[in-house]
Amino acid sequence: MGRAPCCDKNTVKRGPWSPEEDAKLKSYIEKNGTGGNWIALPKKVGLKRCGKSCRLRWLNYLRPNIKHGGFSEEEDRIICSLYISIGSRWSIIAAQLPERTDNDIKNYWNTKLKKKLFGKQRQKQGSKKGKEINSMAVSNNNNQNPYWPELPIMQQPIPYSNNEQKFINDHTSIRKLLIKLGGNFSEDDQLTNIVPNSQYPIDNLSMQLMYQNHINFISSSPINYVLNTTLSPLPNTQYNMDGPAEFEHMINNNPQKIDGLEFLYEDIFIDKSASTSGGNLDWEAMDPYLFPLPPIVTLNDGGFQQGVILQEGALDELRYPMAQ
DNA sequence: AACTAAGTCAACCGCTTGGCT
DNA sequence: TAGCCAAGCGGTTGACTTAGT
Repeated sequence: MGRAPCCDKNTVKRGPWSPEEDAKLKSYIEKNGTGGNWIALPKKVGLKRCGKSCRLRWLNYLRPNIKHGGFSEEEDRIICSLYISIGSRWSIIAAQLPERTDNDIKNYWNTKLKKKLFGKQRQKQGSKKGKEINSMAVSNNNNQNPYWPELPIMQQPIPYSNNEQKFINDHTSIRKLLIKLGGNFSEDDQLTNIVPNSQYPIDNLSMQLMYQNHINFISSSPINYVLNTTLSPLPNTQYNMDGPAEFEHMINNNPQKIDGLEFLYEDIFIDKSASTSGGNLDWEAMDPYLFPLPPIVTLNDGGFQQGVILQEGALDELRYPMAQ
């Protein structure tokens, strides 16, 4: 048993596309569009390809304004920030980088960025240079919170204006994202309900989200909005992020893995047994890139801090703090 | 020069989602 | 409201390229 195949694998061509096939598909779609039916498209075009394959080829390679390779620092920054905030929602990440495809970003993350951020840490263990860089980052800050910049402390939530509400309503994808991420928002919720004085019981965390959302809407930045509303997929999200121990506690006390950061558990936290300190993370081995975005945190005095998207040059600043 | 390992990326697979009947 | 089906999506694969020995 199993799912019926979308096409007859014996009759459709598979594997790399030839330039002739590309040209056929491209010219057809440019003239006629997709017709809203990818399954029927190959026949119309005269290709012996699966509809899915045509769709993928068009979306990832043939459609106009696609950029391949040569990711900029800015793009790196956005991808890293979004990945750490929302995990492997490649389509959402790609939506913030219009010239990039989700497949491209996914490949780039898996082959380059992830290693850039995390992968080298194992090699760095025992590597003098790596240790030096990391210990510089760690020792740069007396309060053991070396990577996260000072963040604005929440004042009062500010009610949305009508325009801002319209903006919220327009962002159905973000709403869906919020719903997916759980929290206070059910399937029936409208984002417009997530405002002060709404019918929902609003806890401190929600208040902070509202405030941050408001700030982000003012700046009209979908990226900022996504980042700041989805920072904490964990059920127990209020932590005083005083440093490594607190972060580890947060991870260990949330049995639900942070979506998209599973590799942290597999690659890093699994090392606990090998650790001589009885389960502490080897923070010095962890790349400073790892925490460009802090989770939602509470201050001891009851105020709030929350992550922000990395600013220009922030990666370098985080990586080489002493050089600034 | 030959071989091997590692890296890259296009394409595939199959599950989920959402629109339509 | 349930079932069907195409689109969308993320994970995985495998062919190809590059780097290292």
